[in-house]
Amino acid sequence: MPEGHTLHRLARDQTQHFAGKPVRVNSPQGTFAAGAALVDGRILDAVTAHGKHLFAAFGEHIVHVHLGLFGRYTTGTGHPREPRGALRMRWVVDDRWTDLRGPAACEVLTPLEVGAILTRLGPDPLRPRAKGSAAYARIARSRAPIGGLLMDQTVLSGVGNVYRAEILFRHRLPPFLPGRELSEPCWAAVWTDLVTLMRAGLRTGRIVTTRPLDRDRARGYVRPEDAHYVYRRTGHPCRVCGTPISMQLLQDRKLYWCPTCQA
DNA sequence: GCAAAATGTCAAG
DNA sequence: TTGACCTTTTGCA
Repeated sequence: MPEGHTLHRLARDQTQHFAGKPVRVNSPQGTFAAGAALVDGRILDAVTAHGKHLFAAFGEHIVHVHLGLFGRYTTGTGHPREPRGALRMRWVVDDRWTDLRGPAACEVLTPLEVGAILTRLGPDPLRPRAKGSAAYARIARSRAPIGGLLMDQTVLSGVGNVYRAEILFRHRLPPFLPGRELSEPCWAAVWTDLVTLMRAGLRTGRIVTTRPLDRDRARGYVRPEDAHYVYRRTGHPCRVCGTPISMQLLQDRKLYWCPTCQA
């Protein structure tokens, strides 16, 4: 699940359910046992998301989580179940618990170390005062394909493989177009659309890119197979022109596009 | 029972 | 550019 909207949702929900109280923190798997001991029993101030990074502040001790490709939180109420499998970190407050498995990063950092991560990140469409122009400064100077730049977290943060493919399609952009050949107005439209799409993802918990353009139908149920224009639709007909959707690896990630609409 | 795939990143060469 | 790493689920034998 982990693109930016997922992390912002987690930040919101974890703050709502766990902040302001002492949190029992442990690591049944053991890999995070030392870190867990540092914050166990402390009061959680808040959880914030920047791009795909999650930061849970327990005073000066900040738990940094990056889900990577496989990381997942599961949550519940009542008595937490006996840990099964590789359970990296568990939080318990009152009768609510949340379990973290498979993250790429789960560590305790100082505010200084957090700052170092934040300075590396490009603007995040889901953060209130983020400016798309900061990303364009990089894009306009780059020979790299726009399909790669969109996934580069130092250019902009929070966009992953699904939003990447879908935003390119929605703006009829050829994925291999060098960044420097993208006009500023065109980028401005892409950024605005990303803000809209990702906010919708934050609200609903799902990535649906085929509907928000049609505002009046945005609230209706969308079948999962209709949620995307091109993502994971290799060989299926383009929803706009009928051409089979193409797929190619770009920097080892699958990139999907319509060779006709995005010529 | 095993391989493959999945919305990601980093370090080494 | 390549390989390593995090874990679970799905599909095929």
